[in-house]
Amino acid sequence: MLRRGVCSDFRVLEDVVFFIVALSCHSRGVSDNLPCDFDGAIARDLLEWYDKHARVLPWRAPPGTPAMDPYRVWLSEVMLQQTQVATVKPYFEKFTTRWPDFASLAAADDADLMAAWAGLGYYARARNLLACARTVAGEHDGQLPRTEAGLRALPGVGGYTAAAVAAIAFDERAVVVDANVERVVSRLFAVETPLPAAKPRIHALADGITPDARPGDFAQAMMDLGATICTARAPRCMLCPLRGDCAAHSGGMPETYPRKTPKPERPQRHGTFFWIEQGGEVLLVRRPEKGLLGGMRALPTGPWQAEPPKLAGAPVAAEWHISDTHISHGFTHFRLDVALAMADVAVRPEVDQGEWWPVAEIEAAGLPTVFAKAARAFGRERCCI
DNA sequence: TAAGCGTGGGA
DNA sequence: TTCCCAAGCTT
Repeated sequence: MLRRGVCSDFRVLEDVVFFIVALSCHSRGVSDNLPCDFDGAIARDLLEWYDKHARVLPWRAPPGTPAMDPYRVWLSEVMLQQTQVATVKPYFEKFTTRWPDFASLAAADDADLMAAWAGLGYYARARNLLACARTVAGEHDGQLPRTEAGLRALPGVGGYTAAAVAAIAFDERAVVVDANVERVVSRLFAVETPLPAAKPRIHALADGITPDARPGDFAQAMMDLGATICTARAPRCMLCPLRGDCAAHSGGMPETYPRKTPKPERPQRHGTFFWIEQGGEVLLVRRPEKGLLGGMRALPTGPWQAEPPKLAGAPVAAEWHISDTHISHGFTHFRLDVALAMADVAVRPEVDQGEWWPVAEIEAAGLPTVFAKAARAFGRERCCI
């Protein structure tokens, strides 16, 4: 593999290499996919490694064996969107026990499903999961479409998931590109263009090394490699079956790929959560269907803004007391500092909306993590007043 | 198109 | 503690 020389503009060099390899491939009549993996050596080496080292996962058939039930493949792929394997495992077990197929999931109660998803994050996935199950049950005779295009039309199924399910469940050749594959490919070919601009190039490169045979195993092998060997920090190149083909390894700084454009800082916001308790029950509300934590059960909260809102947005007029204890929680694009407001009332007030929930069973309410965290803090406050 | 959307683990 | 990151999708 070409070693990087003293060059003021890596992207120019990269393009030159790209062009030469393209010409070479074209002249051999191999493929128009660029650059090519001349004899499929990368896929062969990777699958050989996968046959020995594949992770054992509840939603995965062992290498070279018939595919797992498409329902489980699909469910696992949705849960795994932006979520790590260890986090998904207990949720996958819970869901497949309670809802073992499309028919049972399609018949699930919305609130039950949202509560079961609580803590896993990205709650739009849960709403789309239900919509998808009902579409499959109602319009596809309970069977997932077998093609990438058919899958892509389902709610919550984007480019990655459609390709992954087609390849893993139905043995269709599909180019599966997730964050692992992006990292592996960007290192293999020393892609200098930063993400996300490099996505089309990386997809083309991934296409060039994807085999016709065993596409599902190949996709999972790429992801296993990315998760266990070709990690974001401190990659274990000495254990990598592809190090002989890896431009980033040759260059000596594989951990610096993929290049990325810097992310903007996360702003700080402030909010207040309200805990009003009467007769051993606390007032909970349901958040609007769309937007942050959409459709989830929650504690009443005022606005989240740059300055502490204090008691603005209180659910009822009462004698509120703001605790010294604060909760901090990080969301994807902002950080939240939460003040805790409590009211002790003798008579249960009338409220426009919401439900009174037994405090002793608050764990079963299916609260998103930020509210569960606050509920625990309120519990500690109450005990020590 | 770029921003909005959760959470927990690891360094 | 803080930051980065992860089997992305939707609008």
